Amino acid sequence: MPALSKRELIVSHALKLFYRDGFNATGIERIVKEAGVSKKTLYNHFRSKDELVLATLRKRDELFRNNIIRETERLSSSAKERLLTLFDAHHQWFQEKEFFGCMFINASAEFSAQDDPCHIISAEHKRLMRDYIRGQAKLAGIKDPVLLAKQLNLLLEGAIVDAHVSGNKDSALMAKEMAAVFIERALP
Amino acid sequence: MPALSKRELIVSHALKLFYRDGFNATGIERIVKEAGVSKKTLYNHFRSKDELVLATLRKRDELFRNNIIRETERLSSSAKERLLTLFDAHHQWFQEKEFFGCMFINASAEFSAQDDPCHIISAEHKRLMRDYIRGQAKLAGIKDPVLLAKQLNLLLEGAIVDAHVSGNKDSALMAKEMAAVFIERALP
DNA sequence: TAGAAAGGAAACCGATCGGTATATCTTGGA
DNA sequence: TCCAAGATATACCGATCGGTTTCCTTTCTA
Repeated sequence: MPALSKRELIVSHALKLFYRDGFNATGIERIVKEAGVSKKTLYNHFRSKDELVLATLRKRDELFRNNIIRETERLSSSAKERLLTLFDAHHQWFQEKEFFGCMFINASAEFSAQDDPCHIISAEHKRLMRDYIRGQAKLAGIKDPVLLAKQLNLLLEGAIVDAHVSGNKDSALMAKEMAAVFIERALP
Repeated sequence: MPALSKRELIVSHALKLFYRDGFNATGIERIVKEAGVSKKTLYNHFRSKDELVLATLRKRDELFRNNIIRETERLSSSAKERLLTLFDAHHQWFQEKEFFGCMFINASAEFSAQDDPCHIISAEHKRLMRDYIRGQAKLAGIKDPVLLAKQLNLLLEGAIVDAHVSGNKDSALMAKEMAAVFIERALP
């Protein structure tokens, strides 16, 4: 039993390449070369490139949410605090050398149709992020947790885009200050 | 002299296809077929696909900013009002059947490298949008026009992503309410 | 009206695309 | 020890990629 199964090996390399170079620009040949497996092995585990893309996005959702939530909870002790440190966790992410924006925003850019499976997974990821915020908002005693979750989520999206497109690496800090305003207003 | 020069004809069709299907997913063959011109004509006007992509982005920047600013100013009479109706103009845009997010966010997704010419043009577009907001903020007597422009721009980016990725077509209205808070706070 | 420029249709180029087939090799378990 | 499963490398498939070339027609202008 290898430390990483062939399948996981393929997905982890596909993740890096799809994120950095895009989905359509990254060929299967490139992925198998990078992962050090044969084409046949890839097509043993995935029926098509589309399926690999979907598996990659699912993995990214799992990894990203785990990481960002773990980091958020490491940096804060209360639910109210978490609503703010979530922005600090994003700030840390923006400073990474291999930061290329949000992979799901990128996926939605390449698969624009609302009913494309990749687009659907991306929307689902965003929903799960909002759900986490809503949960923390509820714990913090926010009056309208659903509304605040939408608001903070919108601020996070804006910060991500600003950081990636315009290279404004401090966008999360500004978004954090903006978030604080709405959190204060939503406390009883 | 034709109503649309061959060059403009090509760019306008490339605009539609690149926006809807993405840059890497749209082939030259498709563009010339759609535009009803020959490959030779395209390569008479553009040295490469890369150059066509850049010309297309420049055209999009021109058209988009003209449209959104015209619409904003049509709906409002004062500079302060314009800061808010800019969100209404975005709201209208989101309702369009052929809304596929911001073309420059999409371009940055496919051309992730910060020094890619397409990415640079996208950053420039965002800067010009912030510049417009800053100008109106200054006219409206806002205390720190640069800060407010950054804040409203971030809200707009967030609304665009929310509308496209999650299909939340009302995001601009929520962003507008959030913007109002910061505008009020920034007035003397 | 002659001539140059531009455009069109289509063949063609090498490279790469996603995906398949073959034949050989490694490996783990009965 | 032997066999089957799974992995490998490699050749191959038809299609498409970005880009060039050829040849012929249209069109505008001097």
